[in-house]
Amino acid sequence: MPELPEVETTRRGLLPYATGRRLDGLRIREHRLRWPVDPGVAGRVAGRDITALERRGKYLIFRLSGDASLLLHLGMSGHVRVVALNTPVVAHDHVDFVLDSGVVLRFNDPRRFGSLHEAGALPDEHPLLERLGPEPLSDAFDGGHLWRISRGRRVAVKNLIMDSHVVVGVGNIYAAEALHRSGIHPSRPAGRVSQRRYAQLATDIKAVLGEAIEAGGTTLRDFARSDGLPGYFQQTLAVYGRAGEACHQCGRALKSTRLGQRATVYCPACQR
DNA sequence: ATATGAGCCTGTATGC
DNA sequence: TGCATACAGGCTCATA
Repeated sequence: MPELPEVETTRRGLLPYATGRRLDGLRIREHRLRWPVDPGVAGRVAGRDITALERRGKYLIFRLSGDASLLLHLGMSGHVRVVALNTPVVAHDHVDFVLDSGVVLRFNDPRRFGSLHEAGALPDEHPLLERLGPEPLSDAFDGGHLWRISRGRRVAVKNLIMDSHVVVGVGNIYAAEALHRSGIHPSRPAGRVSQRRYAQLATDIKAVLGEAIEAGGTTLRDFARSDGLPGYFQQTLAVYGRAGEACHQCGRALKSTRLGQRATVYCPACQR
């Protein structure tokens, strides 16, 4: 399930194939994604050059010549693979980015929670992006930001850091991991976490995301890198998916609860 | 303004 | 074996 590290892994995998190539066309086999794909987009972007491949939160941004761009979200079951032009399609191969090099960037998404949008020269101003919080790996994100934004809020701290308007790219897996490292109980009200502990949490969010990117992401069920290989970060997970198993720090059995309809694993001893 | 729950989807795992 | 059901979850929208 792609979170920020998986999207970044995808971006890095596609980069050498995509940048500087011409987009000969988009083949859209399935328009029914998270939002219906605009039928006119293929005609408008065909023939443009891909000048850059960027990421904002969990959105991949294809910057195109002529003041255009494409926003691709992988949803939770999506991935993009690099394949040759005549590679047979398989189930859920929804969109092809056909490049002039004979390479195809093929978007596959079984659950169709992903999306494809056209934007202009300033994709950050697209309605889907303009209200997003800071990038977690940027200097704009730190403990002070979390502390200020959480004052007076009673939501569980885990839900706060998973809110894309607070900070982007922290999904269920990495939220649980970062909170365990910081020793913060996931259901603690966000407004009742100290400035000092938020500084630690911001540091741990950066660390866990950075390490996951280095490991090529986390492959649980659906995710695969653009080269088809799995990510390896799941071998490093301390709490996610380990309910009932021993905490690596204290040996106590990890507990599982639900926060905002999401499975949440934590150590009842180490996290307060 | 903040918080909560529903809904979008389908593959996989579980229980009968 | 086959069926039904629960679950996974990023994101937005509707409602309280």
